[in-house]
Parts: sequence; C-alpha cells; structure tokens
Amino acid sequence: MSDTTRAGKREGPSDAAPAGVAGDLFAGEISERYRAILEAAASLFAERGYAATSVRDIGERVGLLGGSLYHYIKSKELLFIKIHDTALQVSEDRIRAAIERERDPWARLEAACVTMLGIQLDPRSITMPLMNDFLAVPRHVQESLIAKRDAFEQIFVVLVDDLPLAEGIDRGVYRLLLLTLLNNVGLWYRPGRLSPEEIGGQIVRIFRHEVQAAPSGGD
Amino acid sequence: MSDTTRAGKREGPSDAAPAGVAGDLFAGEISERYRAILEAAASLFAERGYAATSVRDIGERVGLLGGSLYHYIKSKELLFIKIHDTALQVSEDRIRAAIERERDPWARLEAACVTMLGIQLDPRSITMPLMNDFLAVPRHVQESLIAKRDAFEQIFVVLVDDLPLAEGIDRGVYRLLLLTLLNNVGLWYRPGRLSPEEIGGQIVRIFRHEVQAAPSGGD
DNA sequence: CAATCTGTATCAAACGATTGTTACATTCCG
DNA sequence: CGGAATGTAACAATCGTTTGATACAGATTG
Repeated sequence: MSDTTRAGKREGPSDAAPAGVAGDLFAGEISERYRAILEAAASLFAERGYAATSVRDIGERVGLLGGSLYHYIKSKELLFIKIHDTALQVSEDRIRAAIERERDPWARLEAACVTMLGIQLDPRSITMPLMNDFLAVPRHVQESLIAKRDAFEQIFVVLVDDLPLAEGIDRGVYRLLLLTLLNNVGLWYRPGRLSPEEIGGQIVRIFRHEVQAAPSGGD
Repeated sequence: MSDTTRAGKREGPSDAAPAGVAGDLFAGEISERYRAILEAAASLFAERGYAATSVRDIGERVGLLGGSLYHYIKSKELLFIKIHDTALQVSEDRIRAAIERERDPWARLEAACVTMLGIQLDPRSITMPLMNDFLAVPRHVQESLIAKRDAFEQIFVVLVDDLPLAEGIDRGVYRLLLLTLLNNVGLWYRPGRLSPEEIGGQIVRIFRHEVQAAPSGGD
C-alpha cells in the first residue's frame, strides 16, 4: 500500500495553523485534508458517539465520499484511537505547562482544572468528550484507550497527593470524582452563561478543603 | 432446534419479584418474558450503549430471535424510552422515600446521594447508565428523555436550595456538578473496594461546605 | 372423548437500508 | 508521464423491522 508518511505534497510549509485549539490539536499533520478529516471525525464522534457516526458522515463533513477517506485512514477504529490519543496528549501538555507556573498546591489544581475545562468546553476544541464513549467501541480498542488514559491521569495523581486534604477524604476517590467532573461537564455546558474559568473556579471551590475540617462536626 | 423453555407461560399473581432492584424495576409488567426483555435490554444498553446494542443482541440474551421481540415491543427506540423512563421513575420514588426520613438538609442530601448511588452501582440494578447515552439516540428520542430527566432533577433543585451553602457557590452549578458525579460514578466503580455508601459519604464530605468558608482564603 | 377453533408465542426468512471496507477507474497536477 | 487524490461501484455484514408459517394451550363443540 502507499506510504502515508511521505511528505512534500501540495501545500507550503508555513501555510498551516488555521484555527485555535483544534488547529493546534493536529498541528503536526502534513496534509490539510488529513487534518480536516481528523477534525471532522473528532467533532462527530464527540457529538453523536463512535457507533452512531459513520464513515460516510465524516466524509460528507469534509466534502469527500466515504470510501475516499481510506486514502488517509487505515480504519475507523484506528482513526478513533488516533484522535483520542492526540487529544489526550495535547491536553496533557497544556495542563503540565499550566501547573508549572504555579507553586501553591491549590493553585496548581485550579490551573489544571481551568485548563482542562478550557479544552473540554471550547467548541473548536473537539477534544475529549470521546473519552466517555468507551462503551460503543470494541474491546481491543478500549484497552488501547485505557492505557493512554492511565498515563494522563497520572498528572492528577500527583496534584491530588500534594493537596493538604482534610483527613477522612480518600484521595483516590477524590481524584476520580474530580476527573469525572472534568470529563463530563461538556455534557450540560452551554456557552454564554458561565465561562470555563468560572466553572473551574466553582469546582475548585467545592473541592477545596483545608486541613482543619468542620469545627463542630456531627459524626 | 427449539429450546426447552417453551412451556410455562402464564404465572400466578403472587409469583413474581425474583430479583432485588431489577426485579422491582419492571414489577408491574404482566408477562415474565416481557420483563426479561426489558431487563436484558436495559443491561445491554448500559453496557454497550444504545447504538452498539442490536435487537438481535437483546433477543439472544433472553433466548429469542431478534424479530420475535417485536411481539412485545413496538420499536427499539420506544423500548429504550420505556426503560429510561421507568428507571428514572423508580429512582425518583426511592430517593424521595429516603430523604423523607431525614430533617437536616445535609443529611437529606447524603440520603439522596447514597440512594442514587446504591441504584447506580448495583450490578442487578441496570438503571441509569443509559442516561449518559444521549448522543447515540435520534433527536426526537432525546427530547423525550430530557423531559423526564428535568422532572427528576427537580428533587435536587429543592435539596440544594435548602443547603446552607457558603456564598460564592453557584447553586445551579453545584447541583449540576453533583448530578454529573452521581450519574457517572458507574463508569469507574468496581465493586469490592468501596461500598456505594462509602462513596456517597465521600461525595457529601467533599460537597459539604458550611456557611463560614475558608477563614483566610486566597482570593 | 375426539375434533375443531382461537389466540398467543415463536421461528424462519426475508425486506431494504446502512455499515465498514475494498478494487478499480478516473481526474488532477507537477 | 507519474503519482497522489478522488469518484464509482460494489462487497459482505449487519441493522431494524415485517411477513407468513408453525407450534402450542386452552376453550368450544360434537
């Protein structure tokens, strides 16, 4: 079969980078068409889920026939995995860069949350709503996704470990709850009312518990 | 050839109620076969999602051919809606009964959370993981689900309004975050480690903020 | 008691549509 | 010309659903 990594095609080398987050997402890709396919597929997967998105749907979005996509992709499954892993990698990089600028553990956590929400809730972003779409993909695809996801979550393992949490709070559960929120806010968020920063702030305000807990607690 | 379960159709009036939560779920249904179909479909929808579950899959689970299901159901879409609405109704009833026994606002919230998690995390329960499967179903089905869901969430509107929350916390966001958690814990929960009660307790411990917030807050 | 009817439950098979994918032909462009 | 990009057309599978036949239980009838 034709080698797909062969570069030096149509466009000039400094022509790329049209959009914001999404443009960044697949920045390393050679062909603009290929990047358009990745973005269209990502957005459709996020909108309707993996199983409910057909290859022809993706093709229509970029002005190609379904079968023509196979000049760029190997299979629908691998396309999904590629999008998923890329989104996760970009998110990880951005979050790491954001928390690096902060010293205080709570400030670091908030920076991570706000950054992740900024990605999740950006309509251009297209990133990670797919992460809650495990169900529909075949088992062996799931395994690939989970591996990548575990690596990503290591960021939050460290972040949560550094928090001066009140005792009685299970840090493992705490981390999972926080990630559950960050991953799913996109399900109900509608732009206009609150900004991603405000929601991130609310989350941290709720999850922020200083060392001394309830002064006159019941139990 | 034909299986052996052909006989034994009609049942006595006091013979029903085999399982726990799931048995309760579709208790009012007349035929045992019909109830088996509802339960099998509910569990499959919860496992793989709506789009990735075929009518033939459901049939196989109950020992029928795919087409034979249409003696009991009108369509796959209506089957999904019925399961969804029933699960929501059962959950609502159980939560209302649970919070009725408590007076303190925080105790009422915890009762609601623990009850809902008990339903969500019960492997027999089968109830509501479907609620996060909006994406795959057609638009007009979504509208039906959303209507039911809004009614359900009214419970939590009242519960959260009664909380003596620290100022600076948006009660609308607070409620949505809480519901997001309750709806999605099932994605990572594995029985054995922690009980639903313990997780519910952790959630409330995190979401519990007395009126006087951080004594020397940063912002 | 046997024969017949009736209605429910199920199977077997097919329907048209859609799925992911491929093979081949064509167009485009340097 | 030559290779990359796209269209055309089909493939086998699977999808939700329908149709018609069949098995069977119970009531009705002789």
